[in-house]
Amino acid sequence: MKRVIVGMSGGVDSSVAACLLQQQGYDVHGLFMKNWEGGDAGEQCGAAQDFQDAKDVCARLDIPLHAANFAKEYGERVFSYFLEEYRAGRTPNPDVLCNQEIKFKSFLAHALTLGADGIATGHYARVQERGGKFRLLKARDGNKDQSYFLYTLGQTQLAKTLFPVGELTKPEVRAIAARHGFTNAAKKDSTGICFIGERNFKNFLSRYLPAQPGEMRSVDGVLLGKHDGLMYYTLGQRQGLGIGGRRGTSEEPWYVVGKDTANNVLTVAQGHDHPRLFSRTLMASNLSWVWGCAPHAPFSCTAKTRYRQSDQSCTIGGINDGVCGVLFDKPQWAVTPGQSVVFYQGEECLGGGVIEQAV
RNA sequence: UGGGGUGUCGCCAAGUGGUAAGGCACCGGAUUUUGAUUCCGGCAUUCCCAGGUUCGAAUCCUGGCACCCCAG
Repeated sequence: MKRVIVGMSGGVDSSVAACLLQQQGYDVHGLFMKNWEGGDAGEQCGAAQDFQDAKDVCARLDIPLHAANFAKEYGERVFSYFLEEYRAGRTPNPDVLCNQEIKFKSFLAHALTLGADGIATGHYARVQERGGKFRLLKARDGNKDQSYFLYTLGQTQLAKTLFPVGELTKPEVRAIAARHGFTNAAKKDSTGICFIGERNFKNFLSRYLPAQPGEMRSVDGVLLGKHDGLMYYTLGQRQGLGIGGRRGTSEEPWYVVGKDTANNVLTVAQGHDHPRLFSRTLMASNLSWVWGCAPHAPFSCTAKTRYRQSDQSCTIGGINDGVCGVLFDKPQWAVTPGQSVVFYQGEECLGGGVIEQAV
């Protein structure tokens, strides 16, 4: 591998990734992606700042910076799915799809046309080659590990991908950025949907999915208020319910425990640890395995039901036609349809799937 | 308009003479490449209103007003 094109966001991680690869002797190019056209003045400004930061870093490293616009692809393959899922009352994870469809498909293909032998990003994860086979590993910095978002990558993607900062901790990355005088050395980590950014979520969604008010009821059927539309809420959500104190009930806050899409009723229950919020098993679909094929089931491993969750022991069974069942040793909190369940064996990410339902 | 009860932050609710707990909600921040969760901070100079007693009242007195229950 000689030429590597680094997807540069303007943040510290991808900047340091480019820097490290250059030190390792690669012919490094940068590429700044714009995948989201919407947004108000403030957001445009933020995107412009990001581009400027990427340019500054590339200038300092004396490497070329390319630009690409995958907004069309993003809209067709990521955002449309995102809206469909929410419309169906589920809670999608757009960033998992963004990696699958944009960064490691459109961007990768584009990079190859630019004469690159591979790509690199600032993701905190590691790729390990052994006998021509590639494994996806957690980042060295367990606190920043982003392998969860990368479980859909397969052999063809990993064979052409480098994650330089996966071997470092976040503090080390910032230190390197500072040492090289990068303007973004102390820049705040970005959050929110990739390329779209931090938003008032309900507000943002309502621009695409108009309100559909309905009733909010307790598990026992008691009417507690109104909701603005089932798609604006997700399982385990506490904020935004607006349920104040009630005579005769405990002082615990209320959480979303279910969505009755047939009747447009949001079901809520009191207490973070309400039994209705826990489930021992789940069914996942759209399975994806890093190795390219499913392991022999049943087998035991660990899994995460959401980003940054600690590894949970479980058994995978009934793998069939891209679907499987997962039985956890301990009940899991707010397992949410639409989100991804990602499987691990120690440091290795095996793959994952989309949660269809939890029991 | 006979009897009884209640009126403290948007909601629930402590406080019965010593200078307004707490929870929920809400708002702000931290954490976080999804959505959530979690954490931290803010949130009644004022206690239905008007007088009065007192060094001092949400707490006592007087008079109103409002709501609830029972009886009519």
